[in-house]
Amino acid sequence: MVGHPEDNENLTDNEGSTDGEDFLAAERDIRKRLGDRELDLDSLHAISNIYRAATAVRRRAEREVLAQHNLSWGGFTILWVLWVWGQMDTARLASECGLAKGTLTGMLTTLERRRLVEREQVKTDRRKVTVALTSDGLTLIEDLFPRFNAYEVAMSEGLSLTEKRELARLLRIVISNALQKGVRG
Amino acid sequence: MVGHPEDNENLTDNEGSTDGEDFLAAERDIRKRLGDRELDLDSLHAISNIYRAATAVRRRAEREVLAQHNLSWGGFTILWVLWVWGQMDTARLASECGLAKGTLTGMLTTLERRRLVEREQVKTDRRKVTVALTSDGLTLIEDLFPRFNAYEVAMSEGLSLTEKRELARLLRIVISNALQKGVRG
DNA sequence: CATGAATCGTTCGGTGCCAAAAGATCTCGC
DNA sequence: GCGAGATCTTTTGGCACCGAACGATTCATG
Repeated sequence: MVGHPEDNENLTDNEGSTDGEDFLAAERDIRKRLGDRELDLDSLHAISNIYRAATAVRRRAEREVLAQHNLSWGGFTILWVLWVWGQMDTARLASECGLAKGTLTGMLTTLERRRLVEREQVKTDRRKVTVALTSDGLTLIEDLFPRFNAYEVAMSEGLSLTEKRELARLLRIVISNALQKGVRG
Repeated sequence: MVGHPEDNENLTDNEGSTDGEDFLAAERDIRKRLGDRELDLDSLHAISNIYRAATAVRRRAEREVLAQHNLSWGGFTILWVLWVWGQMDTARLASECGLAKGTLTGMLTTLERRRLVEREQVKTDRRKVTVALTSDGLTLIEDLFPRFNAYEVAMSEGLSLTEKRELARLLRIVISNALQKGVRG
């Protein structure tokens, strides 16, 4: 048995408040509970909040912006990348979207069935396949993206311009660390 | 380096470099490609980098830290929360882990089958179930967490203490926005 | 040319994960 | 007490998503 939940308070009897505020709870007093091991709590909070923010932002976007078009976050990302960058082969598309190749295949099939994207074999190298938006896909993303961006603005509420840029900058450092190859296992 | 917008037909001829650097490519020249719509690119970069960072960090953690114990990120999170906070009912656990309740059920079953956690019906309210670490689970998380924290430190490399705290702070604002209830539909 | 190595997309097996519906239990007015 | 409604968890159905294995194609080398 770990910790003493009853020590400080009855954690379980404020059930109504599990949203919007007590997500901070998990951060409180962690040091107290963990004692003085050699832990870097600042790294912990920085990294774990990334994931927490990402799932919260994603889930809400899927509910409030994407669901009306039957798009998942991943599907939306695919359309967006193709919109901004134009057609590209699947390997690059997967990398741009942050997806495994195998994952992309299935999602492309879904999008293709809905006539939002099109696959085409590359003539000069028949191993490769390029993917492009159809006109339906173009219409959809052009209609949807401004609303998605408005959602991003809403998620950034309370951040100044400087802070948004700082947030993006700090995250880029983390991304770069995570994508770096070949650490010691 | 990737990206001259002009010759984007030939994006495919620099294939080897899809890691570690050209994740920045998607950010460059977006304005040029998108024209002058009323878009807030600072919010876009801030928010989209959150997700990009989260998946990169998660995937690598699962490969390099968690896989040797057959744990997913979600499974690890459950153990960690139970470790830090002690036993709790499933609703609260789901909220702490950022999971849907239904998701938690399945993952708890997996963890329970491996004897890492235990469910127990609450006597005073038989609808509720509390979850606690078993001694095996305790052993595992106590062994694993220091290594996980070392991984978090590695992912924060290049960030000063101040920057880590700033990153966590800015993310908390985003989390709070995303968890807020009842925006206009 | 021929053949082994490299590269590319897809297939496959298995979780993770969600939303909605179902099932179980408690509560409260009457 | 008793039934309607509120609260819990679990079940269900369906994608998303990964890693490894596979088949097809291209390329390098002799």
